[in-house]
Amino acid sequence: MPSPAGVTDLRKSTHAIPDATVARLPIYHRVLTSLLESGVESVSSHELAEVCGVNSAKLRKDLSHLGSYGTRGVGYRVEYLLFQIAREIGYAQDWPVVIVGVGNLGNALAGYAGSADRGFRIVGLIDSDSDLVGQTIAGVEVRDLAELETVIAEHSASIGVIATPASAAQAVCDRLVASGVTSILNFAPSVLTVPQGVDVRKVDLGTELQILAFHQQQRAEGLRTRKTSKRTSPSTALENIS
Amino acid sequence: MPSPAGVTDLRKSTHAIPDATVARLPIYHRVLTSLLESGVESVSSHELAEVCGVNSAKLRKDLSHLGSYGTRGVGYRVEYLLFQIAREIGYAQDWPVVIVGVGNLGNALAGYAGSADRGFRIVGLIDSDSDLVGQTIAGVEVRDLAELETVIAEHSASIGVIATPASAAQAVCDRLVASGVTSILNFAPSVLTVPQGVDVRKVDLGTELQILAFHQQQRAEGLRTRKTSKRTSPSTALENIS
DNA sequence: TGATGTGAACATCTTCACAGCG
DNA sequence: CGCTGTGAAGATGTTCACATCA
Repeated sequence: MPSPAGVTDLRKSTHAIPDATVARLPIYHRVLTSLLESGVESVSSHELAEVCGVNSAKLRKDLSHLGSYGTRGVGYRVEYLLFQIAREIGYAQDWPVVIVGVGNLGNALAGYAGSADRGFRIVGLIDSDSDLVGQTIAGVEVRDLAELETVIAEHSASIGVIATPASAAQAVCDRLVASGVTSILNFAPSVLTVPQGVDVRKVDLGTELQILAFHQQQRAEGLRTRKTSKRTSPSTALENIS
Repeated sequence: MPSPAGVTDLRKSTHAIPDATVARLPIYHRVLTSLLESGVESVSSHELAEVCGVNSAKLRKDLSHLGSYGTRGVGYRVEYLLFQIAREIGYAQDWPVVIVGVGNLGNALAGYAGSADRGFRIVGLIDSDSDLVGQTIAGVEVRDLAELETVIAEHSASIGVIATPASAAQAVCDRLVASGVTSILNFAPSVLTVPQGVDVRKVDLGTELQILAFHQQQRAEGLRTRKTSKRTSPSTALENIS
């Protein structure tokens, strides 16, 4: 993943935590929370890595970027480590979020971000459909697209979610940016153009399915070409395709 | 992105297209389709890269993994390139998909994968909520969780989507795998354990938001520490935070 | 002793820069 | 000439293996 333009230099000046590590911290946080609730007080990197589905060396290197929060010969105190990760990813902070597009996806997001006890707080649900405007979803009233700038200004939202059709995405994006939003999560299947200093993450359901389909196809081809050859791997699960 | 366990060897035996490239092919495909519809017959790597939001060298290297489909001094024929990419990612093929969990998210996915003219065809919508079972969504009848194995067998589905609460995810996953599903798209915020040969991709809305929040926080800290120092970058967009 | 933290090797991905061809 | 295709350099990420220390 390329560093978002115009952000790299700032990051490097402070701690410089690798992007790949940042992407995994939320997982560690979730698993540690679950362990804490289970009454577990201490974990080794091997145990934690197992549950998180990563290599233990990778886990230790990730954590080492935050500081030396473990005890050699023992492991990590769950509660302490959890606190440190939470602080690092700004878990406790209040993040006002605006969601544009209240279709099924926007609805799902509203429910998700609204209920989760993370720092995210939905301060705006925005749609252009007059049938939706005025309705209350997840405790928030849907407002008209025309009020986008007002809503953002009211709550100083800096995170925006685009869950509109692709055709509207760039226009909405431009308005979000113009209103001061500097972090955008884009669910529309379109490439967004933004000025420097704005961070865009894309989640594309179609792309994800196509990547799976590609691998599936590769496996099918692999099976076909080696149908007559000797059995290489004990791939029981692959048998089902035929 | 780590190669899915047990798949690498098969892939390597055929063409060996890098994971990073595979992840971008759907984007190229989408943009090329749009260009074709606009009547554009030919593009240079620079033009195409610009629209796709990637570096032109990266684009050329990506395409070179598929073959030499360009013309030096000219560029790429849109239609021909589109065909080659489509073939590579199995676009025309029929991919039966089963979606488990028909909440807002499952609904959104059903609408998305059902309407898109990609090769994906929803053959099963499954939920445990008796109020939902029997309803028709995106032209498909919702069936009970108990029928999961039947539905998969009926249509030989090899791709499964998990859009259930986290608490149900692993159990559903196990049943999908036992029924012959070898590709899983997981929207539940939980780490899935699968046998070798099964490919899992995770999409976690909470994680995505937290990554954005992290960068946002970093920028804020960066601004704070250099409030008194000389202006380094022409970061106009960053001014909005204060 | 036993698990962390980390240098070094390895693997993957990106970008540069230019040879080579239409 | 202009653009593709690609070797080589650089950047980032992962894994190994072990020094280090509670």
